[in-house]
Amino acid sequence: MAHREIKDQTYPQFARIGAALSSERRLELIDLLAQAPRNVEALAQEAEMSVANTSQHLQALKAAHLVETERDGTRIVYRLAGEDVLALWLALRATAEAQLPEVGEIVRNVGAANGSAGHVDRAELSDLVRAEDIVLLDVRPRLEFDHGHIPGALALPIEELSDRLSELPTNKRFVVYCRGSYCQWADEAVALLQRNGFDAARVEGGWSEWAGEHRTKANGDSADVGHERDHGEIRRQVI
Amino acid sequence: MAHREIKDQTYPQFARIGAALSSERRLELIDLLAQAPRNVEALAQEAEMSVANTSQHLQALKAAHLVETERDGTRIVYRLAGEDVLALWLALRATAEAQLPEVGEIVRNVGAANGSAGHVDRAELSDLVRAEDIVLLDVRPRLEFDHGHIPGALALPIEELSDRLSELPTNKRFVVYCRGSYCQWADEAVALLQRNGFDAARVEGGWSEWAGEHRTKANGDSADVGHERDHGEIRRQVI
DNA sequence: CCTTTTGTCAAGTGAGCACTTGAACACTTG
DNA sequence: CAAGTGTTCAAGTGCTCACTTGACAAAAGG
Repeated sequence: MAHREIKDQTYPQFARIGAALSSERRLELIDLLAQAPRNVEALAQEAEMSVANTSQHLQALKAAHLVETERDGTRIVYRLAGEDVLALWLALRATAEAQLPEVGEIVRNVGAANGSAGHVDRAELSDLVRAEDIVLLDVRPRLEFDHGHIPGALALPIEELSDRLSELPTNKRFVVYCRGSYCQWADEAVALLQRNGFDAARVEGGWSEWAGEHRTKANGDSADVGHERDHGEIRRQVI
Repeated sequence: MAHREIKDQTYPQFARIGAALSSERRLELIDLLAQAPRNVEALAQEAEMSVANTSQHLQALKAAHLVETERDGTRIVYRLAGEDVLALWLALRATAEAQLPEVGEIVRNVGAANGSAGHVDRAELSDLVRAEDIVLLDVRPRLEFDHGHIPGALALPIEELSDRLSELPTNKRFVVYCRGSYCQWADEAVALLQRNGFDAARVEGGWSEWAGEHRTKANGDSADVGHERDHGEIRRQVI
């Protein structure tokens, strides 16, 4: 097989992936699916677009083999097709952040809006949790927590936080995370906690970054790292 | 800043990067630039497209901040804008290989065409070179070798190989690499060497994969790993 | 079996992209 | 400063893509 022949066969395939990543909307769908699988309607609602349009973008992603489907009764659940896809999405975001001044600026603005309460490095998280030095809070929607979370984290969706402050211990340090670097929920939670006298900080990044770092290197199916479907029922007594 | 507002500002930026990756031609240009910086004409020639078209694609890449330019006398030299870009390209290829059956098949076919002479893992390379157990051959064009190569490698462009077999020692094992997984030069070199009675094997992947693994984590300018501009003059006496 | 829910398809419109051609530009070198 | 490279620009054509609307399909459940 000649060199040009191989190029003519492989590059169009690579471009299929690239084309799938060329739409704002599709990237948002990928980002949502990186948190948890969802059906079309749920995705449409979260991404604020019409169901028909969402469906068509999802099929574009499916044609590029970036997502897979599974039927669940009357609804169809989409999920990322593999760990590679998450890694690719993170690589794209990293490049955008490093190369596009506009993105870097937004990140800095958001970071500054937050009280700059020192971010906790993801690498030290597991040690901190194990030593019970901190309480690790996952403030994402319960659906996403249930699909996967950082080991030792407690589910406390951001909408419930203000109503449940009284349940929290006052002698512990809180470390909060949400979807990822571009998710503000953790910042909001930290701000709320601090306003109420708690010691709180956010994790650097969030679930998608954690999942990207701890992805099962094997190509086979996940070893379910951080995917224990344990407390679908959320522990109300923290500590 | 509201959540939707942040999304409306960041996702279009991410999509800029994605759109830049959506064209077969642009990906080929990125792949070439991953080996070494080049001017427009050289890129046009290697990618087998018109100069004007090449220029326009390069400007699209530049608009997405994936490449940078520098003037060198009368010509303009393009190069990748950062290590991130290489990582992104590798991630895209990895995803294509894992998710698209067509690509996996091509890789397997090419791998089978090669005498399946056990591939050498990149990780053990540096040890092998240091122990002088092997001779590491870089069969890419000299321009690319000069821009960067695996430490300890000798430049022996594929076109010169057949004329210079007599210079090679017969008591050593040869390990060959070229641009990367989708480059066949190393396979061709191994085949030629074996036909002439040499002990030869190819490296798993090639320069782009090596560079991706050994990229300077720092965002600052390169510490020139593997970029010693040492022997622009190629050592003719191997060993 | 017929209704409801959920997702997909088909057609149509407007915008945007890829490639070609020929001209213009920028910088170097004589 | 003129001639000559090497690169970019501008205009034009044909194709592809995004989104909307309204109709259609597939399974669940009374």
